[in-house]
Amino acid sequence: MKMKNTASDNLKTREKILSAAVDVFVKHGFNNTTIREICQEAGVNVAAVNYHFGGKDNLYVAVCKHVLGLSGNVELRGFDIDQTAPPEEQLRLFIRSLLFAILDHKKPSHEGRIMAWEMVHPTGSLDTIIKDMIRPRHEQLCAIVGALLGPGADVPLIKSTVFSIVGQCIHYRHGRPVITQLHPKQKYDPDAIEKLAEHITRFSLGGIKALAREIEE
Amino acid sequence: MKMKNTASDNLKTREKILSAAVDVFVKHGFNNTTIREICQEAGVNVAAVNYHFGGKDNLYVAVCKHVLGLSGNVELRGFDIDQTAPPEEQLRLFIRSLLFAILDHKKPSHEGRIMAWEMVHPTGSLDTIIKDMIRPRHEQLCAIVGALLGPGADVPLIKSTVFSIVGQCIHYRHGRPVITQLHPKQKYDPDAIEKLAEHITRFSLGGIKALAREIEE
DNA sequence: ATAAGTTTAAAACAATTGTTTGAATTTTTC
DNA sequence: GAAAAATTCAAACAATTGTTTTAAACTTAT
Repeated sequence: MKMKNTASDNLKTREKILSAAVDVFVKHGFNNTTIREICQEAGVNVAAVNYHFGGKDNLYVAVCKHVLGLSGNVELRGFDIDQTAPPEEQLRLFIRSLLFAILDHKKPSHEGRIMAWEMVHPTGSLDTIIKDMIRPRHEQLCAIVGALLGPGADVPLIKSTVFSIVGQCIHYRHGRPVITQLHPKQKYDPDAIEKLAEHITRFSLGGIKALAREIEE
Repeated sequence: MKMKNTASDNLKTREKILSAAVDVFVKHGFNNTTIREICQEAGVNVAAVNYHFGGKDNLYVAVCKHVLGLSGNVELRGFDIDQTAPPEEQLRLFIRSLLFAILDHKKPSHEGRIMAWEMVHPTGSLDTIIKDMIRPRHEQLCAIVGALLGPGADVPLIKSTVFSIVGQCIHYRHGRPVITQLHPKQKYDPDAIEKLAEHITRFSLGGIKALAREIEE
């Protein structure tokens, strides 16, 4: 018979698949990933995915759960940002965290990369991923932006501003091929990401301040 | 024999295919478009694409050329923006044009939609598309942003700022599924796009002013 | 050690999709 | 109007890919 999945499972190939799947899904997204590529990277037979996970779709949600589990508890949470810092600094930290999560190759935040993919290539499990991965950050950034815009800002304005900030960051991930052609000197090492974060922060703070000023009038 | 392609070609099915292909490519992007879907929409046989265009790839570049040709001459050019207007106004017009090009469903600017797809899903003909569609706008926006930032701004700063602006706009197209969940009230009719453009313009002008201020110091 | 189970692996399956074939049909040309 | 060229169409092909099958190899329990 099949069905076991207790704690004492033979985790070797299951984990090998999971590990390889994280890499490949994160690299190519769900649609452009083949099971055969995952299995080759994992050094296992193609049938293993269906045996251990029951299909590509289920493997993907397993990857998402696994990736979520790695970065702390499964409860909703945003980036790890000092709540006591002034909102300007919190914005800086948020943008920095997001950029490193979606861009850095050395310390890859699979969570952020999956999130970035889902934003552009939603899968069947988009709802879950929004609930667990995207929305927490969204709320977190809304709070920061709300504090910066002041009490006069209504929710639509806050959200539009949040999308403006996130859009800038995401563009560096998904628009990379074009950016590379248009600005060949752009690098993506930690130092360059740091500078990118600084630029987006300054630009966004300026934008927010301008919006806040218009509210007061 | 085959090969004709003179001006007096039988344009009926060829044009039907081209027209349908524009719609479908624009809707789903290159990868998620099947020749069968195009042919069904065009009401022609599947083989017709290969007969008239020689394959999916060639059809796509034909679509790109066609779409470029529709919106003026094939020469490089950006959006139609009054060069004599103050740069603030030019920025507003640029953002407005870009948003309408990639978002509006009523007066669809296929050109802008193809451009938006290529930014996230580059195809084999990315180079051509960048040269003819993306770069002209990029240069145009660089000029506007350069004028706004002042003479102290170096090229990398200008480009980063341009990416910040374009990123905000593109996000509303490709991040739409997520934005819909996070901000269900967001509409995309011309009026809403107008408001979106106004917001992004104000936000960006604020960001640019802040950057310009930092340069002067 | 043997039997029952679990896991692995090669091959086959089925569905999708871009492409080609070859005959039938239409259009053009003389 | 007939021959030639061009076009259309149904069917088949070939490659990719997710999934299933079936038997062999391995593990575990008695």
